[in-house]
Amino acid sequence: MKAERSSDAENSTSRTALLDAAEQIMLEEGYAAVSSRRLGTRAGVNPALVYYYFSNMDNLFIELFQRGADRSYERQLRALDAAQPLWALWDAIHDQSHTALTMEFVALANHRKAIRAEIAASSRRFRALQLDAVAKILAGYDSSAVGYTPGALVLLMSSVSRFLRMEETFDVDTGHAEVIELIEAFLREVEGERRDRVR
Amino acid sequence: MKAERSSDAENSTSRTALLDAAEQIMLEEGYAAVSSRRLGTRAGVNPALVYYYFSNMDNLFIELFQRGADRSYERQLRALDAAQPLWALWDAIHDQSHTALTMEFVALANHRKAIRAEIAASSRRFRALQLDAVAKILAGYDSSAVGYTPGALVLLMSSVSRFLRMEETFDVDTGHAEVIELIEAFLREVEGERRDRVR
DNA sequence: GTCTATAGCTGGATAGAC
DNA sequence: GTCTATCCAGCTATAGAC
Repeated sequence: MKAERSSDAENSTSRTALLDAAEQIMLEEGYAAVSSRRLGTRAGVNPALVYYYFSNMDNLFIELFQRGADRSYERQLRALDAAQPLWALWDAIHDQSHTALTMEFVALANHRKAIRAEIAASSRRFRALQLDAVAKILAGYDSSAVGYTPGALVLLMSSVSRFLRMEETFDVDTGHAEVIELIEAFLREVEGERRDRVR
Repeated sequence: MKAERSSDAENSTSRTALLDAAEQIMLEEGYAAVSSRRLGTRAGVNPALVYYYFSNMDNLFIELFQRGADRSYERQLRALDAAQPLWALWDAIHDQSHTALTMEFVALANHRKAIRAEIAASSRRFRALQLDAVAKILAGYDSSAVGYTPGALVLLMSSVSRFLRMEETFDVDTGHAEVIELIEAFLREVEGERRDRVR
């Protein structure tokens, strides 16, 4: 019996090599530099294979995005299961806001409908998971200490992480420590000092 | 005697038309769609003029970025001069986080050194202005009411604005009202109810 | 699954006429 | 300042051999 979803075609070496190459090129030179020829060269594979595996470039981008999103989703699920779930969620969000790649996808989405739809769907999925979990977590803590609504807290963590990471890209970090302290002071208040760091 | 900086060449109609066209195309189809030929068509001008006025595409992008940055800077200066400077700054930051264009530039900067340097310099300039101003403003208010450091407040406003605007692009807005309320509650605390709205 | 070959297009950039 | 013409490079996508 075959595994339901991971068919041979979906796990082939060339296919994975192409996705990996796409990720690298996007990071190094931006989405516009991702072409079938460059993918082929970087992956050590014939450029025509791009069309064999993905039909067109848009599909390749979408699969690459989903691959990353799935990994992040798993990571967040694990985080929310930790002993200090808010600390773990904060770490997960902050670690995953490696914005170079994210910004490329956002820019791509700006003018490719199919990709925009993927990112939108993925964002909602993440937000739903986070809101649901954080609401339950906060409900379990001393309500007098909790100053934020779940939605506010989740968006605060996401916004700040994303923005700081983006600025770091430009070697700008004035005030960064201060906002981080703001958030972490709150986390200490409700969950105490950070103990373990889940990966 | 000529005007020191705005020479004829810098204010010509064709030149401006090309910059306007670039902005439009970037918004509609992303930076990768900005080519000399498309610019020419959109601006109703010969494509070769791009090279006459800007030497190359990178320069055109940089000038376009600076044009926008200068406008934003002026706007922030005006804001900080308002009767309720924090409210005005918040409005200015939030209005200007029209991220489609910003995200394109960030993505562009990801792999073009000259553009990256421009954005970095511009970010530092903005941050310096904001920090300086907000520090003075907060110092003037009742210190017991002020819960944030200048750096934290400025980064909070910037991060949240940018992130929410980006999500709006994808029609995602869960929790948005809650974070906005969080920030505006603080503003009300220190500056009272928002009165005028400076443009 | 992997490759070659190629059609058809679009791009950056320059030379030089007007 | 504006335009034509042009070189050369790179791209997506497909057809078809192996």
